[in-house]
Amino acid sequence: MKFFCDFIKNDLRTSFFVLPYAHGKNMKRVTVHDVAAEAKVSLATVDRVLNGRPGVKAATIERVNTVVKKIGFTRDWHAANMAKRRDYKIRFLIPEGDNAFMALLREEVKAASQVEPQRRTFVEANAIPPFDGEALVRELDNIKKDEVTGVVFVATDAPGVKEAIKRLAERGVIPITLVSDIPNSMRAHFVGIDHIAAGRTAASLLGRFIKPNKGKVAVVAGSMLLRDHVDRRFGFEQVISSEYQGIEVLPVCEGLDDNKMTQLLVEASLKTHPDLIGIYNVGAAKRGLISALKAHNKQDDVCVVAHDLTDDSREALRDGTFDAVINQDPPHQVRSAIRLVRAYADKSAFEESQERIKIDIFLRDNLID
Amino acid sequence: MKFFCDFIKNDLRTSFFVLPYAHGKNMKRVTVHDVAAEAKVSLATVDRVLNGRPGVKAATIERVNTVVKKIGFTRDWHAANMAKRRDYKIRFLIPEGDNAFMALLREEVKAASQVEPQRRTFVEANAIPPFDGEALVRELDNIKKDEVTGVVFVATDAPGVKEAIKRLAERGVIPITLVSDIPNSMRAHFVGIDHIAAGRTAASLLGRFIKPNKGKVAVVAGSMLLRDHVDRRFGFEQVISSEYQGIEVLPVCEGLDDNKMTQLLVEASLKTHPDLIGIYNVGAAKRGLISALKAHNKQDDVCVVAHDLTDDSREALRDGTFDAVINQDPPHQVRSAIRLVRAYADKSAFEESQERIKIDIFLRDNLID
DNA sequence: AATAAATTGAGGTACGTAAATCATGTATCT
DNA sequence: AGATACATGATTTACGTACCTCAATTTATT
Repeated sequence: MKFFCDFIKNDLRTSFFVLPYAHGKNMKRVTVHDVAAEAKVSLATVDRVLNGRPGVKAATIERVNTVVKKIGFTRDWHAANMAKRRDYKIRFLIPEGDNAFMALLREEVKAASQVEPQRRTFVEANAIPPFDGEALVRELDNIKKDEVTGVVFVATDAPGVKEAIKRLAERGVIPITLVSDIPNSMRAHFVGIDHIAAGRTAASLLGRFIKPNKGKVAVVAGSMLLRDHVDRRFGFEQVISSEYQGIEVLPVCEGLDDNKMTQLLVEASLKTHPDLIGIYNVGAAKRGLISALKAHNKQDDVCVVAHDLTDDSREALRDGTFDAVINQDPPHQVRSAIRLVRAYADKSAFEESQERIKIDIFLRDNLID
Repeated sequence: MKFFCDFIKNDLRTSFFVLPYAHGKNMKRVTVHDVAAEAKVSLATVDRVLNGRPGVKAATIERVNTVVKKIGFTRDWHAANMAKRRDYKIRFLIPEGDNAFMALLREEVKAASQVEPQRRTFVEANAIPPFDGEALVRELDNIKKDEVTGVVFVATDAPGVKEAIKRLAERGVIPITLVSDIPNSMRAHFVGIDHIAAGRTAASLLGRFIKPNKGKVAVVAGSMLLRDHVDRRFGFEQVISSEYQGIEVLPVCEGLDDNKMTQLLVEASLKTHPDLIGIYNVGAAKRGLISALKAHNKQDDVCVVAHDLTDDSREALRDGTFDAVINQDPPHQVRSAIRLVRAYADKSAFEESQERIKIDIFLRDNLID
């Protein structure tokens, strides 16, 4: 016994250890033909079993399924879709305007629309007016099932939207919310981060980065009508109030995604509170914020945590104006949404871990370009 | 003029604005047939042009290519591979042993081996002895072109490895390094993070998290024979010495990925330096580190930044023993390596941004499970 | 003009799966 | 025994592309 084990071990060390799931040297596609042959049934029967068509004895179904598992058959996803003449039509609805983050999303959708046809997927985008629930409802109601497989949209949490989503889902179109969600709606999936957790993360960073442990922190947001901004602020407040009692959070400045307005608000805040030691930038209008800080030469004294990696925030991280940026990877979100529409359309499984959007933290040191 | 503009604007607002790259309602696959018809040539000629076969006039090539661009033809990647009878065989070489991070990689490769056949890709894994350059060289030399399209391996930087990679590449197999790279070698691509930047990131976090700005910091590594550990320490040292002069970095403790040994080393360090305020855990053996900290009840006093999100480090983040964990997403790395082998095999382009592995920072607040 | 060479077209087969038709087999019920 | 339902097999077409052969046409060369 001992000898035997030693022999094996030795052999493993000198040659190599093949993990149990290795295919070995005869890697070859396992097809329906192989299944048919192994199960001693015809192709037609295999097809009936695989596609849940009637007219097969329970015992035969069982046998085919066993063989499928045994020889490791996986349906060739693409060949199947080709035969089915199936393709996927995906419509993105992205707010227009000069919000830099939304611009990144638009760019990604555009890139996807050029690559995805290779996977029998057609991606198009419509711009919708921002902060406009009615427009969104109109858009959603406009969509017909045979034109679109799934709709991916940045949800504005306005009255009527939830109902429009319901109508959409009932028409057989797959609704997927992007970046900001409508909980308890009929959307099939939400692609985005947990904004409360993001706010908590911001608070932890700011709380630990700030040196004296005592002082005032300003919160600069786009609009408290946006659910994600509200959520972020909520998470932020949670952590600050429970763990950093020395820090006083000032009332929110709402800059409405406008750089000029934001700049004025921040400058006013800097004047009123010379002891300001931190800023949490919940939403867009980073340029206004940066201008205000630089105008008062406060880049180094005030610790800033912001959201979304854009050209401006990247630059601000590099030159030390921002201390940390929390990001939600736009390319990843777009790709994830597309994969999810396909998965929901096929009622097939998807890789949970791949579709969970991470709350990315960027410092000057781990920046990517 | 003014009227015209106003009219347009108004229309956009009431209905919706279709971005220029939208496909509209007639989303349909553009095939070689469409190209042939539009260019008024036969399918055979289109095929000759697309696949660079000889026997076509320059003018005709030009015409076909123009039409391809005009009507936006994209080759159906999968149908093409099917017709070509092409498939991809990918071998991963992952160090064996109980390093938790490597275990995660192995798991991901296993998962991939089950899903990838759908994309005509066969993934297998061999375990190789860790820290063993000779074994790696043997493995690499063992690989034949017709058995394997590409090899993805965690590179040990030992003598002879660079040459083995060269031989491999010359045999027509695509070498891809994973997690730790061999720069200036013939590997087609490196999938992993910039470890120097990761070290810098760790230093920035530790430097800003530490309260008094003054004190000793220990560096706990696996082995200074591992290039990635050396790089991380280098980056760490860089930032600490230039920006946090109050912090004294103690000589590296090499725990050789062994929990017991690491625990003893850390305990010794805690005894020798009661004023220890921080630990940078460059490599594995997190369990040993955690045990040592808890044994001396130093979880809360010592600020710890570690690498790699595993069950242990996740738990340590949750209970406050660790303050930050720097991660390199294993599932993403495995998927990226697979996509890259395919891209290099086809000499086709890939999405840079998707293949760049990020240096992920996790705090208690942005943990994912 | 005659010949050779280059270019283009027409058509077929293959890849792996879906979906349909039609034929054959087998058990069940009257 | 005959009718009926069910189970299965055999065969075909289609999807979009690659690649092959053979014929037909155009162009260049002598």
